[in-house]
Amino acid sequence: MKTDCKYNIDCTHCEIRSKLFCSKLKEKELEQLSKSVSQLEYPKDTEILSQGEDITHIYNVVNGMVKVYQINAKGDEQIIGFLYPGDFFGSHEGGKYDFYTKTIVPTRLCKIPIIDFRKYLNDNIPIYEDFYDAVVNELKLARTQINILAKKNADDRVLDFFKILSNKQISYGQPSSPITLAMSRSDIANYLGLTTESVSRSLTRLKTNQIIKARSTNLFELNFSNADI
Amino acid sequence: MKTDCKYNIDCTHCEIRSKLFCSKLKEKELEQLSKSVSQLEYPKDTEILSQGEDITHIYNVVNGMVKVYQINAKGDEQIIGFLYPGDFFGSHEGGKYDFYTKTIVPTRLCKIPIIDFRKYLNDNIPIYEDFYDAVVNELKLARTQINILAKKNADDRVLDFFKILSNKQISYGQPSSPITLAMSRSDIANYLGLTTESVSRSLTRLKTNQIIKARSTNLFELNFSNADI
DNA sequence: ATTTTTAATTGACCTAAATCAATTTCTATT
DNA sequence: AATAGAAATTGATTTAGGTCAATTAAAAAT
Repeated sequence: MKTDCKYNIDCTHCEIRSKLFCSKLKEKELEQLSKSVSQLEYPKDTEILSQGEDITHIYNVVNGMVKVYQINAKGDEQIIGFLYPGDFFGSHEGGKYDFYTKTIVPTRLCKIPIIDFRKYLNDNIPIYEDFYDAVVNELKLARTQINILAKKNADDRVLDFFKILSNKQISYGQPSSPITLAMSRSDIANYLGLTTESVSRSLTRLKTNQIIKARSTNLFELNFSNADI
Repeated sequence: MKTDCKYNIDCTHCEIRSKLFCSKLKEKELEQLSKSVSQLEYPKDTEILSQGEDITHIYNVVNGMVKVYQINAKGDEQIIGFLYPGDFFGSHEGGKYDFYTKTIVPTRLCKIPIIDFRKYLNDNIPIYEDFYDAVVNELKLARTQINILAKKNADDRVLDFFKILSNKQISYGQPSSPITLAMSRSDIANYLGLTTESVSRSLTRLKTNQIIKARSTNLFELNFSNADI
């Protein structure tokens, strides 16, 4: 199996620069940042950071996908989000990471030492505000998940999940449909508070009722508007 | 019924000053703030602010209790939190409120115009950081709720709810037990993604199994440690 | 204090999702 | 291309929680 692969990176030519943080830095600061930043290739199912660990780095997803999860008192995994290219993770949690992250497909991450990161944060109120906004956005996503989980109907939860992914795709410049399910059925089930079997049955029902159409196992066309989410 | 009742307040002698924001202001700033701040008494079931409205004020709960909720696409209320004395609400949501708030018992609120509030925020990095931490804390609470809602067992959800309230009581200087349920069964059910009937039945089961003991309808002793939440 | 109204509990029944098990389909590896 | 392993789907059954209805308890109003 392919192992981790480290690259030194020129931040001034980064493909995901537009999303957050780096886009707010001046050209000169960006050049400086390049020296402390590296990009790494991680295979599928690699744990990137763990809940309770001291924060040492923050990460940007360059490509691939990462799941964010916590372990509850019973010892079970609870997924609280999926991260797409351009998403960042690892900061704004006080001194310790507050969750686990794991790649769910081969993933390239940009890794910034927290020390260098904070340096820019302190000098740069707009960046600080950006990160404030980023937390507020996470809060919104968390509340979206709450609204889904409180639903008593499996089909509604699955449909809402499609809507979330559809909107994510839009915000990353992709079309709203078809939807690519990069995550496994069991990860979807976990996120939605269901079992894999229930997710599978929901998908079958939604296909039967012509609400979605499967192009392949992980690619679905949506026959509804995702305006209302 | 009793109507709203406005008081002008001397912030330097405020009973909840310790919690957030005001505690970070200097004595002189606090005196100045007093001029623009008022405290108001609201009867039970008063809507304080609505999702989508422009932010005009932020609020501190002085006494009583407030529920925070959103309205989902289907038009149903989804409760995302209960606010205790010392809790604040109304800011860090961009330009618009992102939820509804309503008193669930007679409640006194401290009302600060957002303009005055921002003035202190801009001059005062520690306050800014405090509010950053406040959002991070809200995020934690939201994720706690996610972990509860993903549970497939009603008793577990109700027990976790007791644990949350127990911890809240501790953080407000009250004993961890007995627990006062200021909110209705239907609000609890909504928060937990259950029906009132299921909450009621859970409570009965937990009483039968000696896990909790009812002193009255809304006062419960806990026969378990709330260490693990 | 008595009545009226509202909230909470209990009961009977039903349904949707969990569980357990068996296939089928997909993916990876040789 | 063939095989082995993993993931997804489907089937049969059980069960927990939803739904609807009735009762009891608590709170509010007269």
